[in-house]
Amino acid sequence: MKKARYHHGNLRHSLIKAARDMIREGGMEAVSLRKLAVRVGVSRTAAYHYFKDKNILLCTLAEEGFHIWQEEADRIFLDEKMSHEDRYKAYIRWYMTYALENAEYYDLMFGRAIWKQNTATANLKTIAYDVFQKQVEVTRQWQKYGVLPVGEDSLRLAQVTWGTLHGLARLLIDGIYSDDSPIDEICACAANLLMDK
Amino acid sequence: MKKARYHHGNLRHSLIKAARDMIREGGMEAVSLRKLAVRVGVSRTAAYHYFKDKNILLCTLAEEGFHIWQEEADRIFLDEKMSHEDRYKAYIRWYMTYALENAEYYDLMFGRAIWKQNTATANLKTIAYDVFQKQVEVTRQWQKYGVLPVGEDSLRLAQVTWGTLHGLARLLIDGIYSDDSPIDEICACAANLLMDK
DNA sequence: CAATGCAATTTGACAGTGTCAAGATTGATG
DNA sequence: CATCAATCTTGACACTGTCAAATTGCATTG
Repeated sequence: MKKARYHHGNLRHSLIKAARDMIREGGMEAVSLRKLAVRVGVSRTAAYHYFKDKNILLCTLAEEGFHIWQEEADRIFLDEKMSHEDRYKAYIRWYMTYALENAEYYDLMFGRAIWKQNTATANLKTIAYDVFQKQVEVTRQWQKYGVLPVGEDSLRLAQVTWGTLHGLARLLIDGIYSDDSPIDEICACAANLLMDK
Repeated sequence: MKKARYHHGNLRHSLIKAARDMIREGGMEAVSLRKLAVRVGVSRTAAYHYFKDKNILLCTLAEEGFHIWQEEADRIFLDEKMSHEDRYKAYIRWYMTYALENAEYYDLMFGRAIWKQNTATANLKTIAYDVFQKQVEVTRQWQKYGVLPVGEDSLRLAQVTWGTLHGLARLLIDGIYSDDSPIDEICACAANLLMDK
């Protein structure tokens, strides 16, 4: 189907697509610019015209991930058919399953590789910040509607809530919990602890 | 001080020590067998006589980390001078500060690098399992003494508790939270949520 | 229409990395 | 003293990311 022309035509897009697949298959650390080039049918350094770095490529992918993330999360946050309490539970449930089903992507988005050495793109920082900001906002709502305890500062509460979900997701994803851990039970237990009693 | 003899004498020990330093300086991913060799003053492949893999070396170091971890944790678990509630709070506080102060080591011990592809040594698996097992046991105690809610299954409760601490630690270590996050407040908020009310 | 410019792509090269196989050195043992 | 096995080194290979310089080809001028 594809001709081996000199000008690929939509290399940038092809690279992103291939990288996406590569991440899903073998995780972020399995992404190699050279293998990527082979897969797309182009020479080793062709990608450097569209991405200054390997890091920039990864940030672009992560950015993409955050946009999808935000869409899906909003779908729950704004679902008027559910009570606030049910939305909260659904959010927890969604967070865990989404993280597990897109484990490698989750690792890319929330992993240390990008954030640790402060190598994140400005765009990436922005969208990630927005995602968390929304979390804080929704936390405030849940407090208002009696789902979450009112006594706590909203920011702290959002931080700890997120910490819990993030931690559980990581422990499951990274294989530190045994594989057969019952996610439903864990989610339920987490909800019980976090919600106002 | 050190002669450049052919037989180093205690190479294994020197390698571990150097690797330890290297981790503290630049993190796990900065550990390179070749740099390690230079630092110890030995040739590139000398380490292979003591560690079959780079992975085995890392597992050895992680193992070491877990032993220290367990000692320090026990010091709190068994401190009779504190009430059970205070022990719980102290444990949370210790967990976070220890994780932050030994961030790179924490990443090695609890990071995906070792656990994800199931590359952990049998010894490492054992000690890690023991550490978690102790967590479950102590959780049961805390339930018994009214610090943690009795309604929850001890195993689930321990999982979620650990998830929370792990998640917060990771978010802080990986630089996803802003650096100036008030750890004390976060710990307090986490304690409030997790403890029985 | 040819020439020129410019963007897209390739080739070559360098410094890293982990790891295997085969050789060199040495302290200890018979 | 000779031998041996443990210890360490050298050489080599296949990877990685990335820079600089050449090449290719499309499009827009003169």
